[in-house]
Amino acid sequence: MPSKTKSATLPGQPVNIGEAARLSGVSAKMLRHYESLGLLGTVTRTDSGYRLYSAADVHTLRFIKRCRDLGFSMAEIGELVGLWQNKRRASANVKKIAQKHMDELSERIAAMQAMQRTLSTLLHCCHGDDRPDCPILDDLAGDKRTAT
Amino acid sequence: MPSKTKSATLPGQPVNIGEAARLSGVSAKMLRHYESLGLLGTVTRTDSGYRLYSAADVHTLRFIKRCRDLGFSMAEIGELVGLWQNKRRASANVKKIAQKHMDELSERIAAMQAMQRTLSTLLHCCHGDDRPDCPILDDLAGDKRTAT
DNA sequence: CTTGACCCTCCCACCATGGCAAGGTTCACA
DNA sequence: TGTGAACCTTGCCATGGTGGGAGGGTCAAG
Repeated sequence: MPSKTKSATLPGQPVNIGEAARLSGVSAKMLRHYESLGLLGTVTRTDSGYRLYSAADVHTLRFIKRCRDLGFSMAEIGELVGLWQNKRRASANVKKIAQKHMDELSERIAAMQAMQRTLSTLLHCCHGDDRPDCPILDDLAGDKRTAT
Repeated sequence: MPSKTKSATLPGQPVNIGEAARLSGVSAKMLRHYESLGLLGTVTRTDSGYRLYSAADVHTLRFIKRCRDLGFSMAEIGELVGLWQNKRRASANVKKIAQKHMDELSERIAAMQAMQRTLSTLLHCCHGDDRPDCPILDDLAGDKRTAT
């Protein structure tokens, strides 16, 4: 029974939005949203207005999902999908997007690590008992005399 | 002329929102927003409706600014301001909030570093020239045969 | 024919922040 | 006294990616 598999395979026949969501790991809500962003081109509809997703659509959705998991923005994903579907692309363009995202991740991580360092110091200074005395609050309040 | 200093000192007299923004490093827009969130209690007004910020208000705003710079959410900052102003607080409560935030930062950093690791591998594999062949896209598309 | 599982569109909410518009206030300077 | 600049007010809209819900249509099995 090869046609009844509901997991990671691509569908043989067009599927409804719920099935497409299951197959791609993206919520139905987001499928509609991505469509409105123009990431899927024109989605086929039944006579009654139900969306029908082809195997290619599901494949694209998986692509998008993977991009989201790697932290790309929707704008970047739009570009990546375009490049993916363009057989004449230059891989340099893809790499440029990925590199830029990598750099942004580095920046954000560095900023958060700076916060962590400060917090770590403060946490280290605070005894954390039932007394009101608190170096963390002292620092937040701008009292320079944290330790002493 | 000690009264003309506009930098990091607290004001001797109540000041308008623009000056309070300058003294605290928070935009006037955000001052109004923080007030609407209840972080500043009742802000005094002139007869004509202008807000007047006391030295204590500016001090609180600096406190909030510092919290934001450390990545605390507005909800957490609300709690921290409350604890700061409560002379009977237990420092354990402060520490608990800070520790939780610290843990969340760790989680988010770890997630972003995982993205970075994957991206790094992909970037390494892609030659990034004018040819269409691109291991990054291959991976995003789910083609397991990245290299080869 | 009913029931339940689907699907549709449209609107609202989050969070922290920015921007803009339309109008009132204050103050210095001519 | 008038005027203009710089300031203030409220209120609405936008961001980004996602979830939730209302109100209603569709479909298949019993």
